[in-house]
Amino acid sequence: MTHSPNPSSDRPDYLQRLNPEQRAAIETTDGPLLVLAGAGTGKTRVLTTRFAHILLSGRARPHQILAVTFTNKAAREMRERIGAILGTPVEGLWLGTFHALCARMLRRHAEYVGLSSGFTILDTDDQLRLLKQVIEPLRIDAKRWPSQGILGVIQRWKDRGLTPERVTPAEDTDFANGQCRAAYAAYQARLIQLNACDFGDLMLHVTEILRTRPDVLAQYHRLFRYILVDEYQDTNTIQYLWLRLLAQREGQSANICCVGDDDQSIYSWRGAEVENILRFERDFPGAVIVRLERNYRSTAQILGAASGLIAHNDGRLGKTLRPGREDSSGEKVRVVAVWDSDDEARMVGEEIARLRAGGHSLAEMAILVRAGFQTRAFEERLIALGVPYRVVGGLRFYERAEIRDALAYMRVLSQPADDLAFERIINVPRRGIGAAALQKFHAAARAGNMPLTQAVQDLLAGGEIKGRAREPMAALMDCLQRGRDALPREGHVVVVETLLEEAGYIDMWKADPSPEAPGRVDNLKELVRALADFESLEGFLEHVALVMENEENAGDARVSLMTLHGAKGLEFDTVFLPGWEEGVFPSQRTLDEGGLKGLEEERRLAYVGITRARHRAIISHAASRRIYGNWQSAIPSRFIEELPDEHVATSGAASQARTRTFGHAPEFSQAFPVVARRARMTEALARGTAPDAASGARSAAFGAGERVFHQKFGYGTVTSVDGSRLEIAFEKAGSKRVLDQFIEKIS
DNA sequence: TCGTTAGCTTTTTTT
DNA sequence: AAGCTAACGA
Repeated sequence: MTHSPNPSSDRPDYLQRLNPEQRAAIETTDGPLLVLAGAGTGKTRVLTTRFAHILLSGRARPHQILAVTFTNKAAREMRERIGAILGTPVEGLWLGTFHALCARMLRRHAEYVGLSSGFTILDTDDQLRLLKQVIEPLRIDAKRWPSQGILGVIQRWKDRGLTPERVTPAEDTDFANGQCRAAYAAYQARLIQLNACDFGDLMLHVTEILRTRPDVLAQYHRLFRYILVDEYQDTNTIQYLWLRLLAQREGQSANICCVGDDDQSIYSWRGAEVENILRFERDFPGAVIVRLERNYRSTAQILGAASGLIAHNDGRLGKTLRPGREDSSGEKVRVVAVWDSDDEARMVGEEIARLRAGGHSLAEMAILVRAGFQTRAFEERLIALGVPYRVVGGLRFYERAEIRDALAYMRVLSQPADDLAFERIINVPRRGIGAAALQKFHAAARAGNMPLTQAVQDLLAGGEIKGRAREPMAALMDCLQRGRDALPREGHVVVVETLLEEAGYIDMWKADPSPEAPGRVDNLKELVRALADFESLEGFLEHVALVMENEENAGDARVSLMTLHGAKGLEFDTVFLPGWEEGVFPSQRTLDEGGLKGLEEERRLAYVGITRARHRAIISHAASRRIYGNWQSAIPSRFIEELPDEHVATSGAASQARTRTFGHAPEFSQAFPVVARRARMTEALARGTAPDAASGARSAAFGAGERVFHQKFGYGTVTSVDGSRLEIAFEKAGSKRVLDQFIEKIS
């Protein structure tokens, strides 16, 4: 490949209009390179341009570059942008998430760890069920030591690259009386038996293979000439080990380029080690470090506020974000004090409505919360206002019950030995198989050292399944077998469709009277449709296991509602940052568990939040909040005080709160219209305890099938009437039970 | 075997 | 406050 000639400078097009630091990050192709890229400094652009530059300058061919990201979204974006620079989509890239790349490697070398290449990747649900089964003989008190906790311990070991043999007794003291190692070993053994692995195994197995098989390692050393890593600050130990194995070879300095920002490290709870980025120079001697500090995203006010906040952290590599444009002073970051979460939602809602009326697109607004439960109040408010919104990272398509069931059917179809999947569907729809019967099947399977499906098959043949269960079980086994036989002839789409139909699964939902059922049937149709995008059933299952995304119609403009974690890497014109109260943000739990380190991570999270905003950031804090069902008065987050005054404008009673020391919530709350609130409450109480006669008379007016409107939930249809209580299927809010007095009729 | 109920936890964050 | 599990009864 040659550089395209360019008269204005002797650089090719794609290197134009970069600042000097960016250019250095791209043109320093050989040797270890650490790019410290602050928020909004063109990190993705550097990564993609660098990738393209390596290709276009003839240093490597597409498949000789390993490019690792953390999220599927980042991988997809990178692939698209590289294609755009090159002017043509590129095939055969080793570009993907750590887990996707490892899955690909593991399929090639599965036999080295006792798997075969068709292994199943388990989801969290399966993991937990499997662990529960496996620890039963250990007699661990499930009350004191929940299996989720044990799974957490195992996962953290996996994050650190520890196989069961590598875990020392000294590391297994604090949980479940030192039985976690035993649980871990049993769990791993069972996974191998099932020809399955969990998410952590993808990394663990591949790293183990690279560690113990020099031939395999050498093969990848020959293959990968360049390695690019995104979000390096979020790598955990096992990912670090994996990278180091692939990057370090004898007598050569590694062509590894890691891009990251220590100020945006927010995943330590998942095993990420900020130290990985802090010690890069020691790991890769002769490393060049490039700092990207010119921010082209946010106004100077926003940058000033964010920088001032993050300056409170110690142990940073040190970067200062500078505005990339001179004209970008903008409005100050607003800090708004509100009474409670409803009040907060109302304020945000009004602000959104005002901006929308002023011509701003909803797609450019986001509400970023610390934890999932905070979204509820905003959802309700936005529904009431009729503002379209999308909850990012909420319940995802592939996590819904009907989808998981259908996937389990597919898994059994593709892998009869997938006991976990078989267990899931054996009694769905009802086939008269209860715990007792399942126990029997398990015993038979264990005795014969065979998968459940085989055991059931044998028991059926031997006439040992009797009574009501016999007929439906025989039918199910028959369906599955015929499906497998038909697979080569009819193709996976038809076979799956037929299987779900014949097994009675579709009918189960069609017969379900609940208001969600029709939606579930639609989801199943959508699932079958998605199958057609893949060449094989196995390909589809792999996609689902690794990507787990709902590629829903992202068409129309909506407000985004998501957690701060979910917002990393995104940007919006306007960002709302609610719930900045002590205990909520910073989260009490993180403080309790992580101490000062935890606090600093929370602060980085705040920094991430503010730097998502291009033009406007609106922080709010409530004086009281309901936690675990009861009201507690709240203190403004310490982060609010840490924002530099010159970049902040306060409203509500926040100005007083900021100057006052902590611990004076009562005084603080006096600034609020308490009286008005009392009045509201009294009014509500009065309505709630209104004589039954009144509501009874009203409810008679409602009948099933009637179309109604609710202040909070919007439009819906009555599905059942129980005195004054109505069950209503709302169009946007789903099915709710509501008192009739809050319902309006629609003619 | 299934449905109901009482009591209990939950509210981080995700590949 | 609500949703889930474990235990109990039909």
